[in-house]
Amino acid sequence: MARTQGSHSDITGPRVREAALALFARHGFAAVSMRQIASAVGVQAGALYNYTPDKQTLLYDLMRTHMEDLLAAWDSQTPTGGALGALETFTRFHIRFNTRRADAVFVSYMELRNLSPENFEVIEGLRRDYETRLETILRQGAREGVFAVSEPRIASMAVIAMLTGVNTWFREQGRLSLAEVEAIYWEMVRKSVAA
Amino acid sequence: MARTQGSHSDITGPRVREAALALFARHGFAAVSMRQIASAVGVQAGALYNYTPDKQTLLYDLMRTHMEDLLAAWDSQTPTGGALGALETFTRFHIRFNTRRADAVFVSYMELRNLSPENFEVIEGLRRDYETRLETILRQGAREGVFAVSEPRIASMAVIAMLTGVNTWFREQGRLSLAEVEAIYWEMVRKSVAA
DNA sequence: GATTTAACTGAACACACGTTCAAATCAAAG
DNA sequence: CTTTGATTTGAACGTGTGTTCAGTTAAATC
Repeated sequence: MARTQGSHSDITGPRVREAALALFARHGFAAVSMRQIASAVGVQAGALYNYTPDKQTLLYDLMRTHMEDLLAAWDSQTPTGGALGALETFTRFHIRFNTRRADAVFVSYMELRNLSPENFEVIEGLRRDYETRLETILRQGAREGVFAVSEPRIASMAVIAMLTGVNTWFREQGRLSLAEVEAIYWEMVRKSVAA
Repeated sequence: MARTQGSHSDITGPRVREAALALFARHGFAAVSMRQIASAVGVQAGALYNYTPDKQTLLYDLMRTHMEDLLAAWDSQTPTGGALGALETFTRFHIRFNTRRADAVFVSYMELRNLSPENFEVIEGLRRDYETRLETILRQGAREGVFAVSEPRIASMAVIAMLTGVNTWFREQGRLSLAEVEAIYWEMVRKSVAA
């Protein structure tokens, strides 16, 4: 069992996923060839098949990892201040997490149609899980009387769509800092569901 | 000059665009072949080149037509009731227009990266024009004191992102009617920018 | 009914695709 | 220093790609 430690696969594996994510985000899954990914990593196309059974699974793994990271990151948050505090925590968390992983967010949203039906179901389930986290906050706030939302499920999708929209224009070096963007969106979110 | 009236191109031309739009929306521009489009229309691939110089221009024309239709449709609206009335008109208009043209909206958003730089600039300019329509309403409302928006440009993108998000879940035969959806979103939009 | 010509076919072009696999490579273990 | 086997190469497989174009078809005009 030679080369179990420090073997190239420890390096090449992550690099394949990084290169694939960047290329899929820029050009789209269907427009990127295995040879392009291999070239970005610095290997021949055949070598990629040590790291993924096929192109479709490579995409699926990237999307699943992203969604699981998102859920795990949110679940490690510890909001305080009741439903209102939880909503603020969620708003700021979502903007911060998603702007830092723009490629993964983009791919996970745009390439759903390139997944097999079974893989699609898994990713869609994870997305629903995330939406439910926000829905739960809105539902609780509505019960407590601090929010006025007649349709918590739809409100949660509306808020998430608004927040994810930041990714289409936000640039690290832009006029507004991330903190300022968070503040602007938090004000809009807060008011949009206010009682 | 025979066959100038009732010629097949009057029929085939629109059908090519319809088929391309539906296929691009479902599978993505890069994943759809000219032969697939031709097959959906009922002709051979070569015949498509009577209607478009190439595949890329076909996409561009679909996107440009959609954006121009959107702008023209909005510009034909006659909102009343000041900035608040205009915002309600915009909200309801955007939801109604976009849910009726889900394929075109989807393609116009997802396939921007498949446009040549020059074509991209045109489409992006039209999108900015549309955003400016809403921004103008928000700016006016802020000046009049009926809205509280510190960043009208960003607020307009936030609102549009939220409203366009309806397309990801709304189904004609679903639990909620379009009128109900409009009402839910109008309440959220109104409150989100309320003074 | 002959003429005109828009519309379309069908084959071909050169190239790129995802994937496979025997052979070569080379770092670590003995 | 030899052995081992994980890793990668490089060529090949069959299939599909966007696009071109000489030739065929058929509808409208005279």
